[in-house]
Amino acid sequence: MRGKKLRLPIVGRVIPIVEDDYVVMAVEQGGDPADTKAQFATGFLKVTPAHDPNDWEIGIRHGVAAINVMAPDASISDRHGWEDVSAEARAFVGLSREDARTAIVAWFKANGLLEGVKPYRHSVGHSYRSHVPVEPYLSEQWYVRVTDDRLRGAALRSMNPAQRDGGAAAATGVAHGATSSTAANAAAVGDGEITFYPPRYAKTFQHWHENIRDWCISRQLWWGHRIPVWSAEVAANDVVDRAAVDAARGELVGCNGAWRTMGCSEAVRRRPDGVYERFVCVAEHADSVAIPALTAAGFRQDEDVLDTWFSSALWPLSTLGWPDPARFDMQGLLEKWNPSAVLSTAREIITLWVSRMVMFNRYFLGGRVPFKHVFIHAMVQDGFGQKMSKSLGNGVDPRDIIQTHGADAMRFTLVQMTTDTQDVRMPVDMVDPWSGEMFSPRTITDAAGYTVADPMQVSPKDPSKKITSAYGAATGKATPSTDAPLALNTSARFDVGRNFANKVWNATRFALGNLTPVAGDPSVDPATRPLVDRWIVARLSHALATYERALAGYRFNDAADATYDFVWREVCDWYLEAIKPTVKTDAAQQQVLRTVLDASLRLLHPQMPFITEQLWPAVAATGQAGLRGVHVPAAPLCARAGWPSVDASVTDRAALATFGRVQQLVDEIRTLRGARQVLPKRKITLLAPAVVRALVAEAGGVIEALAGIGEVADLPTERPAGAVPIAFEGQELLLVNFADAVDLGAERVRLDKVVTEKLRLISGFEGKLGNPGYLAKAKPELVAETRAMLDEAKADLDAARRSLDALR
RNA sequence: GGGCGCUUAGCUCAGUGGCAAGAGCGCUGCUUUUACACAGCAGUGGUCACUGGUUCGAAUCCAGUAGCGCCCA
Repeated sequence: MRGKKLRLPIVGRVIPIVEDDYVVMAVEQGGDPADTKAQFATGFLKVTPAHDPNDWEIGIRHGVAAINVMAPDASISDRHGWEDVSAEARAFVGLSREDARTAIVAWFKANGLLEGVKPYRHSVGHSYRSHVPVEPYLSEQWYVRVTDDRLRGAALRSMNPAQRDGGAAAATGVAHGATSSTAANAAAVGDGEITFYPPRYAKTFQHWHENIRDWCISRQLWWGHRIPVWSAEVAANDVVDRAAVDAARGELVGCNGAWRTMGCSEAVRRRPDGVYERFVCVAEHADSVAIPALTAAGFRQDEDVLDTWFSSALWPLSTLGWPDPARFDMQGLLEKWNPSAVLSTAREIITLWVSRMVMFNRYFLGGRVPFKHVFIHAMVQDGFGQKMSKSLGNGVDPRDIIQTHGADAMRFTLVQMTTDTQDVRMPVDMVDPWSGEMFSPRTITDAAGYTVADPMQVSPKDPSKKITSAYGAATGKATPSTDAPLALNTSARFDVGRNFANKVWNATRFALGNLTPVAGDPSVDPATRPLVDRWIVARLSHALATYERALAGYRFNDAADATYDFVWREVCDWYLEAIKPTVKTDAAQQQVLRTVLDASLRLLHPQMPFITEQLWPAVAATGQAGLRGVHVPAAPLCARAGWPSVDASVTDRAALATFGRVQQLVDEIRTLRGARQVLPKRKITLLAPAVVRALVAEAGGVIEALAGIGEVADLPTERPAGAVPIAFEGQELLLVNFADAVDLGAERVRLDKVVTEKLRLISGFEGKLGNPGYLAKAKPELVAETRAMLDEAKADLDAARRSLDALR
């Protein structure tokens, strides 16, 4: 059939048969049996290049004419490109496209040409607003030639070289503002200045620009910036350079006419019908003059508006007064805030908005980039990994979270849960309007396959009471009423932040109760303080460093964890508990506490602005915080308080190591107390060798306070009756007055477990050290560490065995 | 079809070559000890999706497989 033609029914037009890979062959013709299309394919396809994008491509490949048979209202029309209307086809002109399709089938049937109709599932694009199927339609649109090097090239050159082409530095993170200015060829303004966080998103940016196509900016919408192009048909003899225009075969040709002198751009083209058309793009500053003149001359403005991303791309410029800052009284803003430091946005925005801002900013501002860093944040999904949406009722409203958990709780939780490796799930709970309690809703699967809350829920407290879910209300499947009130959505995930806020509040309250209001003495030297004070200062320094490192890499969850761990785990759990016996009478310790508290509020403030600001004046009223080497200058507001700084010299490594031993000993004793359910108020006696007693003494009462020790004494030669042994640093310690009656059987079981565990460890370490490859290739300090751990495990094993023997 | 991720405790997530894999929630036990029960102390809980490879050593690096998600076409 190659090269043959056929007559198209109804229309009567003779059309060519072409061959194209797009056509799916039937299975019997060699089509893929796994392809459902191949199962009913015929190997033939009628194409309409003017009304289908795939057909359009086929038309281009084979030179098939695109004949438009529709009016802009999508009715069948003979006035928009379809000229050879046959008598038979005339009956269809004027019908709606739906009616026309039905009528065509009816015509085929009536003429005995219809072989069959088969059902076929496929997907058709629908308008997101009106929900009608989208009808591809040939029309003229304005484009931006983004493939021009001044746009696409400039965007690619703006990338940090370490992140381009998957640069090796991208994997390890990139220093701020690295511009590789050492390159021999002097880089142009803005080149290499944009860095992505996390670095992998640079690839998205690069890939997009390398494959970018010219950008259609015409949109047939009501809202938006109207395209500032005016046009009118002109007489042939009004076209100055007619030869060039004719040669351009319908393309626009720029020209220097009267409009150009007003500052507008001007172009002419010759339409396929031979008529000349003049286009004038009106410059913003020429509005008042050009537009009345154009109107008077019979020009009409394009009906379309700009793509929303075209308008958005102007954001870094127009918000700062561009193109005429003086006119908007915005002088200097562009110079001060463009480029800005960081743009925070979502993944899909990289191509839609980031790209366009970069191209426009560089184009209009002599190469300047609009921002230096692009931070791509995670997205929050519901508990089933679905996007939160209003229509599914599976979203949470920040205002509801503020009501159920508080603003600081919401903020902190979001910061802490939003990591840079993946999107996060937030199981959505509901608030029972009857009881105020939070509960997990019963779910159903909707028609589209989404997991959603059952429209009608029942109160977890009283199953006779009904509740309308957000999904029910959003879909109209249930209507909130006094009998079935609407439940707010929330999430138990925010409990973390609420509990933390509560902790911060109460810890501060406690500290305030222990601080005697004085002037405050920032000259107190931490080095002169007891172990626990030196330790908490070192930990403050560590928390600050962790926080700063996290922030520099836009890892906000790490920053949140740093404050959470420092404030809760270290300040509250250890420091406040440890100083309870001493702080009231120790002015210098109060100064340490005052400083730790003050610095904690500064750390917390970006994550919990309200509660910290509320606490700030109360803390400030206790006196000037600060220590020698720990700087927290006074400030009237927490929001304006400087970031704390700790001199490196203040970090006492010995204190960190010693306090680590203290914690280990306390943990050992506490574990045993917990296992034997020894009441907190019961004070026990610790019998220990000199080295352990020295540690207890150095800790300055901390071990006694935290482990419930009443007395510490030397190990007697004779083991006291009822003494319970523990192993610590390879030594055997004894706890006396531990319980009224010691269950020897339980102690043996416990010690047997210790022996088993130590044997397991020892075999692991010995296995490592018995491996010649490990000894030869692992770092020497690592090998030494393994040896030390082996020795300690062996000593612990011996101590546990001695204890076991003593119990027999 | 192309690209980028993800799969670790019941749940939500950390952990990019080296101790015995962590946190929060949940669960279990004890404690209402004058900051906090939205708490404290202790405990239980994991063949790090699967298969192979590299390495003295792999949750971590490489290849493949399976499943899930997003972006682009």
